[in-house]
Amino acid sequence: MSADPFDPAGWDDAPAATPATAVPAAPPPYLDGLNPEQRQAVEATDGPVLVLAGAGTGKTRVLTTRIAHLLHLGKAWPGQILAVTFTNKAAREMQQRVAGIIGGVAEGMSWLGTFHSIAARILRRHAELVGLQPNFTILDTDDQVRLLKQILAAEGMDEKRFPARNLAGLIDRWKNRALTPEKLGADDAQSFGDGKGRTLYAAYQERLKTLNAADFGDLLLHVITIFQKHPDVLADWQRRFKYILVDEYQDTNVAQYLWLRLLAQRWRNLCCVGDDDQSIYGWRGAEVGNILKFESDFPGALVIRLERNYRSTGHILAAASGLIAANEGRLGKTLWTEDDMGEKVRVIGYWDGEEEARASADLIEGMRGHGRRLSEMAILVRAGHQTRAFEERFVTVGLPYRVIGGPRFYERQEIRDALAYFRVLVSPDDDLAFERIVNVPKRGLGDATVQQLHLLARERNISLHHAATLITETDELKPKARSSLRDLIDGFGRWRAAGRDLPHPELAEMVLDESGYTAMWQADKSAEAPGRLDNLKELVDALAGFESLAAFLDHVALVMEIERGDGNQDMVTLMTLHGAKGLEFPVVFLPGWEEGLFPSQRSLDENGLAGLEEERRLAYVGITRARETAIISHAANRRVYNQWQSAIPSRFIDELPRNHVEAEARPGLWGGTMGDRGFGSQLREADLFGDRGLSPGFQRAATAKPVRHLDASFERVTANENTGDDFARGQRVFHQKFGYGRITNIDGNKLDIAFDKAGAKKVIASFVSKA
DNA sequence: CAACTTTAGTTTTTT
DNA sequence: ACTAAAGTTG
Repeated sequence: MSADPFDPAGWDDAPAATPATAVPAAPPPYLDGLNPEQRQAVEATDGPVLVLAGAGTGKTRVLTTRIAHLLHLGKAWPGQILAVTFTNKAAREMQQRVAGIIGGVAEGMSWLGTFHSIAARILRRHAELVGLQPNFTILDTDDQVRLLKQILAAEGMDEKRFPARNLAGLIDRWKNRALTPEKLGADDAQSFGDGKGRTLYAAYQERLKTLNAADFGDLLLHVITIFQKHPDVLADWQRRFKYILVDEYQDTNVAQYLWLRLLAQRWRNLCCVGDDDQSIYGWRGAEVGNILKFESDFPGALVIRLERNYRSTGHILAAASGLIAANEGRLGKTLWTEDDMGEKVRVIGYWDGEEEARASADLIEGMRGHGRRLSEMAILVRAGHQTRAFEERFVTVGLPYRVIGGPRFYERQEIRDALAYFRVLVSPDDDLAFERIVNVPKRGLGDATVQQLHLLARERNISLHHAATLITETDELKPKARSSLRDLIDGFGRWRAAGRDLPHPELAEMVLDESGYTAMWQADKSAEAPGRLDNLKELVDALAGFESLAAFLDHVALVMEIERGDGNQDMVTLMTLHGAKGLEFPVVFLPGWEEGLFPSQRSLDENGLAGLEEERRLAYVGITRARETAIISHAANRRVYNQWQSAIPSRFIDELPRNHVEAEARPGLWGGTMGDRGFGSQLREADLFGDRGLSPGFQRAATAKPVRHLDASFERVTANENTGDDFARGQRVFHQKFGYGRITNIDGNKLDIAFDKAGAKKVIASFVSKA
């Protein structure tokens, strides 16, 4: 969160005695309008409570009201309530809503934040207990991988066979499970690089310690270690946090669960809010098990179900509920609403992905014509790349849209470079940052020079920056390298001195200018360069909101986003289903419901039934984002990696309860020939689902047809177009059987092609297409 | 050291 | 098709 980690506020204020209990005269106004279950969840202040909050049942309202209630009753001071979320966005929202209920007092909610930001604050106070200094750096994934690369190289391991990225993922998963190198089971310890898993992990942790750095996983893991080894420290924190609240509990991993359990042990006033049906982050370590076994972990826990939905109409809710019912091992909830049935969920079949995008854009325009605002509509996709077809279509028809997600501000190259400069400025011994910018912009300090620095640094056990200072005083380097290294080191000295009486935004600008970094992008004439310069400007602007560079850097490490103000324009929203969790829109488009895509084949292959169920929960999350209109679609054919693939409709479509769904298909698609595909009248439901009832196979059979049409049509198209005239020697081409190749010779409509895989062949032009 | 070529991978994403 | 990253040249 925005709390300055170096700000001692809240560090040494001993937990206050229980505040005097102010007895409220009348029932507090914030309780009005809560339904009985919500009210119960708010009023059951003491003891463990699990709130199973279905989609749209007022989960955040319960959490925030509960905090307000605790404060109102005088059960605790703001500083004695720990409220954790997963994302900064959720933390911010909660902060605001608490403030909204109780007025400015929420200022004191200093322990409302993400798991990581709160763990980081705790860790800074006890860093020395795990061999770190209080000002340790927080590494992101990028730094992590670069560090691991060095470690793998040092161990003499082949980066090809054992990619650093994989090891990073593995270590991350271990940390998610609260496993330190010593605690790794024999299997895990052996699991990477010829059984070197544990050794590499231990070496990595050693390096982190030397660098005075922690990665994201460490923030929690170190705190757990400290709590386990120092009961006095744990006791202090336990005493402080009289009430603990957890948002999105279904997303907690083992480490987070342990961390919570340790902290909650004393007062046992732990309130977890979550929805097992919305657990969609299993792939990054979330344990649905945490929510499923809450009652046994906290005996006597009160379990409250919030089942009244305030978001969606009846048909939408029923469709979603019917779908999720196919999952096993649920805690089970029955959502209901007093709202109208509304429109049925629409299921539309398209010929291909382009038609899907075109028709969806038409539907959007149509609804816009009927008074819908674009900002009321969202397209939620399974995978990021699916947005492309829609973007292309929206651009051609001039429909304003915004894509949420994608590369984030602080992950951009220029921003990370600039931050590395700041990091070296603030902590000269930050080797990773130093290495990143030592030759950016190019100063003639290549691999060879850096290797020499590494050598000296390791020999003397000093940082790269220090080594660089020393080496410029010798003649070990070539004169050119020496003088530019000298310049860089002097630069940092000068900037550090200047920083003493210059406001830090100006200092930052000075660093970027004098180091030549700004000039580098000004000289770059590629298309992205101007944008990058804008981003740098934005970065410097963002700095102004912070006390110091150090405070800013810490903020950046934990909050990887920047506030942007493009929210007020009327645009359609495009994003992934994962990104949509917690949001709602009057109109939701759910394209790409095809086997292989959704449920994702990969998920099925890697995680079997568990994977399928998580995909189904994702589908459930998707449908329940809709307030009034949900439109599911699937395409018979789609171009994937430049290859046409046919797919049958998703099994999730079969699983939707028939009574709440209205199926449509374009005529020619399911019966006639390609040529008379036209604008679609609706078909009877039976045309899509078949007349034979509920067997899942029928739909497959029905939809297998267009697949055959596809192949025929392509032969026809290619035969008409490719007479050989379009091709040139050297042209990359694609052949249905032989794959990719390059044209070596042309003889009329016969081509000689050197195929990548299949070797040299003579082929008729009509059988290949341009790649 | 920079420019060019080849090759592998290509779900979801926070902190 | 596309991208990013590694390998190969001049």
